[in-house]
Amino acid sequence: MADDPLSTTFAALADPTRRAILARLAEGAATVKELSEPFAMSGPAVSKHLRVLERAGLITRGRDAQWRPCTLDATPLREVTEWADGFRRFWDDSHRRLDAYLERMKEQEDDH
Amino acid sequence: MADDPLSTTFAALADPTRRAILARLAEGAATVKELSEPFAMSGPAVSKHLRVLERAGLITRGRDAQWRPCTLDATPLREVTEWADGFRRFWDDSHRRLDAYLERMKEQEDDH
DNA sequence: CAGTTAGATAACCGAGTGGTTAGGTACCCA
DNA sequence: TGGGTACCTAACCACTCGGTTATCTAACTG
Repeated sequence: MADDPLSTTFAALADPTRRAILARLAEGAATVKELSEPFAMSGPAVSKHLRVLERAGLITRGRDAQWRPCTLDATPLREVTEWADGFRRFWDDSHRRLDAYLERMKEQEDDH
Repeated sequence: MADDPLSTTFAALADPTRRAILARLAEGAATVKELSEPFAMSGPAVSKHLRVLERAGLITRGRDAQWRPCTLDATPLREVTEWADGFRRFWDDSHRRLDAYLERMKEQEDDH
């Protein structure tokens, strides 16, 4: 996998378990144990997923006695939407109409 | 890699070469050769990237004599932004203010 | 202290990735 | 018909990924 920030973020999101973890964290911080509950997989597996999310900057991990509470950090998701927004005109009808309008304007300019 | 649609899309986007290909296709259809130009890699490597993009539904490939023109299909990107929008309140200040407002309303309700 | 709980690390495995080179297919053109 | 161009497939390589079990550390609790 490439190691530029956007690629790291996309790669981290390319797994339903990790997206479910983020969805859970959207409701508030949680311990590793709590995050593991919904999944039929071992602790170390969840640990690995969390490390991927941490490296992508999507979560931060604190410390409270023997617990390591995870909290969501959605900043990288903003970059994701900003990137995808560059393609909005290809699916958004209103943007498509605006594109067509600008195209007509440009053609009028060219007529001069 | 998981094979659900969203994971497939995210995985396809987790590579700068593939994102550059999509950016190029945003300016119009292109042949495999044209898409290869900017990259210092062999033809088969580009072919593989295109196959990943095709499996993710991000491009479609036509046929014109010995050329296989690629065109962009951004529909999966809409799903991406829709998913990320579920987290918008964690980075968007205006949404954060709305959240706080709703929270205060809820507290007032609880006082009754 | 011993025992339990939360969690990380290490070593391993099968499958997939991203690249290569070599060779094959399909089409156009002289 | 023969040659060049566009593209794909096959086989291979080093590496990563997502999972496992076994083992370790760190902290609380009796």
